Amino acid sequence: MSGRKAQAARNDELILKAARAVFTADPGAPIAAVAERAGVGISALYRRYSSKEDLLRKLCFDGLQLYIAVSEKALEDQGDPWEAFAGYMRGIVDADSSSLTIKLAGTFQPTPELGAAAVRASELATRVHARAVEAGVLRPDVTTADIALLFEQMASVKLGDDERTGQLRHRYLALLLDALRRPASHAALPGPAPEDAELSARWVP
Amino acid sequence: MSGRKAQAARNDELILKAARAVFTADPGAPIAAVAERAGVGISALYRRYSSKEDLLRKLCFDGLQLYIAVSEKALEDQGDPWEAFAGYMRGIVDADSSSLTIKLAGTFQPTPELGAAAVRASELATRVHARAVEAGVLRPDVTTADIALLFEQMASVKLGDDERTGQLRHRYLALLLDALRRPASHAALPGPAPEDAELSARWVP
DNA sequence: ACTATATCGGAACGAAGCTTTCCGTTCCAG
DNA sequence: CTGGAACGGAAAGCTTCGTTCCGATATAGT
Repeated sequence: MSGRKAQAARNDELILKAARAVFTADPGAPIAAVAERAGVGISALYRRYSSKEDLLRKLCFDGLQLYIAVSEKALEDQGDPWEAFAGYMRGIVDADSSSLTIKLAGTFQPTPELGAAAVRASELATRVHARAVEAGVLRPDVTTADIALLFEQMASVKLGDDERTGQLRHRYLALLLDALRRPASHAALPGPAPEDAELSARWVP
Repeated sequence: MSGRKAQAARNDELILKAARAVFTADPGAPIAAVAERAGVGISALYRRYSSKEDLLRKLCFDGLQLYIAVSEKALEDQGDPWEAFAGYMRGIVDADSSSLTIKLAGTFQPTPELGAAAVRASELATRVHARAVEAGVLRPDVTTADIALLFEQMASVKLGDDERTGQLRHRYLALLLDALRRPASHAALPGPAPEDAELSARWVP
C-alpha cells in the first residue's frame, strides 16, 4: 500500500491521535485545533466524521474499549491479588480513560452501542473490585463507584507536558493505593514531587 | 441604613456570593449567569467591577485571603499535631480555595497585590506542612507542593449539588489522610459512597 | 498520455455566544 | 419636588466555532 491510499490511512491514525491529545487536554477545544495538531486540513476531518459529535463519540467509544481491555487483562491475572489490582489501577490511569469518557460525555448524544460498552465497562470494574475485596487485600469500605471517582481525580492532575503529568498521576496513585490497601502500609512514592516553579508557572499564561 | 443604600449593600454581597458559586462551578461562565443567579441586572455588576477580569481578580484575592485565614488558624492550634494538620486540610477543602485561585488563574492579569497574597499563602502552607513533618505525624516523602496538588484533586470532585459534593470531597480527603498519616492507619470514611445512579446520571445532560 | 476520482487545504459563511455599552426607569436624599 | 445614584435589560460590537464549498493535487485505471 502506497501513494494516496497510504496517506489516507496514515491520516486516519494521525487524526485520531491528535483528537485524543487535544480533547483530553481540553474537552471544549475547537475542531480546527485537531486539524492543526494532526497537520491536516479541516476537510480531512469531515471526510471521516460527519460532525464533531461523531468524532467525540468515536473517541469515547475507543476509550471505553481500552478500559474494557485493561479490565479483562486484570481479571485474567492469576498472580498476587494485590498486584493484580494495583496493576489494573495503573493501567486505567495510563489509558487516561476518564478523560476520554466521562469528561467528554454530555457533549454528544450517546448511541446504543456506546451505552452497551459503558455497561460492559461498569460490569468489569465491579468484578475487578469484588475480586480484590474477596481476596482481602482491599479495604472493604471503598466501593466500586468510589474507585471510579478516584480515577477521575487522578485524571484531573495536569502539570507540564504529558510525560510529567503521567509521572505525577502515578505518584498520587501510589499514595492512593496506600490508603486502599489492607493492611495499611506506606510504599515508596514514584517520581519526583512537583517543584515550586512548576506550580507557580501556572499563574501567568 | 435602609432604602436604596441598603439594597446596594445587599447586592454587594449577593453578587459576590453568586459569582463564587457560578465561577467555581464553571470558570468560563458568562457574566450574565452571575447576574441571573444574583437576581440583579448586568449593570449592577458593571457598577461595581469595571470588567469581568476585575471581578475574577476580586474572587481570587478573596479566595487567597480565606486560604491564609485557615492556615493561620491551623498554626495557632497547639493541640494534637495530627488533628491540627487534618483540620487544616479539611478547612482548605471546605473553603474550596483551589477552585477560587488556581482554576481562575490564567483568565486574568495578576496584580502585585494578588501576587503578594499568593506568596504569603504559599509561605503559610509551607509552615503548616513543616510543623506536621517535624511532629512526626506526616510521612516525610510528601512535600508541600504535593499537598497543593492534592487539594486540587479534591476540588476536582463534583457530583450532584454542593452539599453532596462537599460530602464526597471529605470522603476522599479521609482516604487521602490515611495515606498521609504516619504511622499508616485506616480511619472510617465519612459520608455515603456514590450510588451508581449518581454516576450514570452524568452521561445524559 | 489522459481522464475520472478520491483526497486534501483552507478560505468563506452563518450561527451563536460573549463582554460591554447605553438608555430609559425607579426611587431615595436633601 | 428634583437631581442623581442605582437599576434592569436590550442592543451593539466583536469573537469564536462548526460546517460547507471550491480549487488544487496526485494517483489509478485505461
